[in-house]
Amino acid sequence: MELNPEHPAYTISVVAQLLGLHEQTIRQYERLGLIAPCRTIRKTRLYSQNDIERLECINYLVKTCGVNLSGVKIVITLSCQHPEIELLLKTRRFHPQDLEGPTQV
DNA sequence: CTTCTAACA
DNA sequence: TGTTAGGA
Repeated sequence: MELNPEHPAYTISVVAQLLGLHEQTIRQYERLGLIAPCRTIRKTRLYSQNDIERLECINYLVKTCGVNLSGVKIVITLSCQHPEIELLLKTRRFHPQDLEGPTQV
């Protein structure tokens, strides 16, 4: 058994079927820098468990939170630097309505 | 399996 | 803008 979440394990077809996404969509995510699966020598993508979770986060942000792909890039980037936000993402509790709006003057 | 291009909502 | 389809 491989317990390392970084361990490359799934091909794009498997991931696509797993998450209900089309392969092209996942490739587009990579093209936009939202995901970076490792490659085999023959350039086939291999997704780790972390990659899967990351893709699920992207899906969550897009479908539940209504964030566009540019926004997803920003959110993920920031969340990586802020453990609290990262947890919100992981637990799917990144509800905009829970956050304070723009500071009222 | 890959990348690239084009069409559609 | 993002997703899907098709060709190479």
